[in-house]
Amino acid sequence: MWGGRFTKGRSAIPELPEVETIRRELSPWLTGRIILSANLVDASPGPKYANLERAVSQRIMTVKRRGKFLLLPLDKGDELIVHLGMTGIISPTAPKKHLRVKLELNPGENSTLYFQDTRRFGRFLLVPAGQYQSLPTLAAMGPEPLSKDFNPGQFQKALQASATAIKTYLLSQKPVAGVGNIYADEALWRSRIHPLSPAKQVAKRQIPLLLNAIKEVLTESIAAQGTTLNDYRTVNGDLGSFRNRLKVYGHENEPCPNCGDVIERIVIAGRSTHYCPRCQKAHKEVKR
DNA sequence: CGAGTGCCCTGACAGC
DNA sequence: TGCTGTCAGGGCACTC
Repeated sequence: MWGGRFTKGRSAIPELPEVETIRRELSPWLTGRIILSANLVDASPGPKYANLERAVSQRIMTVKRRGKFLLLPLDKGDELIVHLGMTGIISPTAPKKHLRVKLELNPGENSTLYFQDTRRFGRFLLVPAGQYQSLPTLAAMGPEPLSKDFNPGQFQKALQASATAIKTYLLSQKPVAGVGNIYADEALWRSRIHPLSPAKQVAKRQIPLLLNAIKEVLTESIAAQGTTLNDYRTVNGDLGSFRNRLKVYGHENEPCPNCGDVIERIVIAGRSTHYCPRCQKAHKEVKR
């Protein structure tokens, strides 16, 4: 099961569906296991790798997820937090390079956990359970996108709180958890909202459309993710079904699947942003 | 304190 | 072929 699935390069960016898939696989492996040792390898203690020594002799109670964070409550009051960043990989197989953390578990199947992270954007740390002050994005995170807490009333209220560009605001994780760069573009395209529209100026009738688009793209990609991972295990690379479903992301200068106009790429908040200038009119033009 | 900018980090890739 | 430069991006420190 754990063969080489996560060990090849060019893995997809870990977005919420992929983190959820990983969570589901970690759960039967790690739930109930006791951490015998926790060591940094090719990494230095700091905000991204904090307090791991406290993990020793604690039992992993469960494997949870909030947005793109993995949360592993331990039985003596601490919580192990893992964020995969761009390139983080959790595996029972030792990586050849860029190993950052090594956990020894009580004897049993796969008794070593390796955290590999090529680009060092990931995190692997311990905090007192629920104390997320050192992780401000997690502390201020909005509702889970596939939960009932993510509803039109809540979403509209959240959008009213910010004048920043809707794309930027979605990436902040504040109005809703787990929406990354790819899904933000896809959801905005589906709901015909310009990525630079100020959040508080998104038309009221479009708010439930955006909400549904977010739920749809995440649900569809969770469904496609299994396929992607299955393909991934047997074929070279991971250009699986999910990637083929993207309508605008990565399709700069190609025709919009909806209207045929040319998809444009701009940079918002330092992230590449893809949209159809015809389907996704700027707020002013919509209003006029 | 909200909003905006740049940094972290490495590998893939383009261009010469 | 091999070197150099550019790009990618989640989260956060920093600035105003």
